[in-house]
Amino acid sequence: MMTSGIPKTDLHEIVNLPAPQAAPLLLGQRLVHETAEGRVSGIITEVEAYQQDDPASHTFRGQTTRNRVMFGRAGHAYVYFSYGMHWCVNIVTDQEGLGSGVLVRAVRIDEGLSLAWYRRYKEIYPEQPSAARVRMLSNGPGKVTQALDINASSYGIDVLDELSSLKLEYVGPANSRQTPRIGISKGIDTPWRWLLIEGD
DNA sequence: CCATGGATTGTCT
DNA sequence: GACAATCCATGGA
Repeated sequence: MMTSGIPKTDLHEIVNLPAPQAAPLLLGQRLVHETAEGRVSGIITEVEAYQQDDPASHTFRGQTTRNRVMFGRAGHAYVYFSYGMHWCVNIVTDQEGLGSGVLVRAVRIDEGLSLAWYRRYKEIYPEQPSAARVRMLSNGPGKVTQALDINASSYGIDVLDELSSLKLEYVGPANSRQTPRIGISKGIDTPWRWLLIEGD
């Protein structure tokens, strides 16, 4: 496993930026969740930015019980329940009180693939997994939380604290392409979605 | 390939 | 009481 020589202060610098600047810089970084079952991690491959002056944001109408973490310090996890059955995870960004964050929409599983597979498909990891199903494992915000077993118990966790069960690890810079956000009905013209361009 | 509809419940109006 | 920062299966071109 590669560890980067770049100090973790870089992640602090990243999450203190406004969400649209932080979002592309979070691509390529590793999201890790350690549970009693084991460690599963993924390289972030798709993100979206949200901030308060943005009608698509959960913080647009001010602070509520659900979104209060987004108004807190950067680098904490805003986890919410969506469509009655899915969890989604965001990294809070920018200055305290601004209500901004980055939604993690997809990862590429990096460690703990067999555990992630079982959580998603409720079946033992096969001998010859199809490439399609490996891709489908965590290519959506609800799939990411299923694969990493992220739910309300991770609400508000400091993901920049290496002692946290849910945390970010800095890997390095990444190339990205930018598009409008998806799955929303307002703010659809704002191009605040970024996808990792897998380099080699 | 693209479009559509059902599942299911917390949150806010 | 409406709707949602989704996923999956299905059906048609």
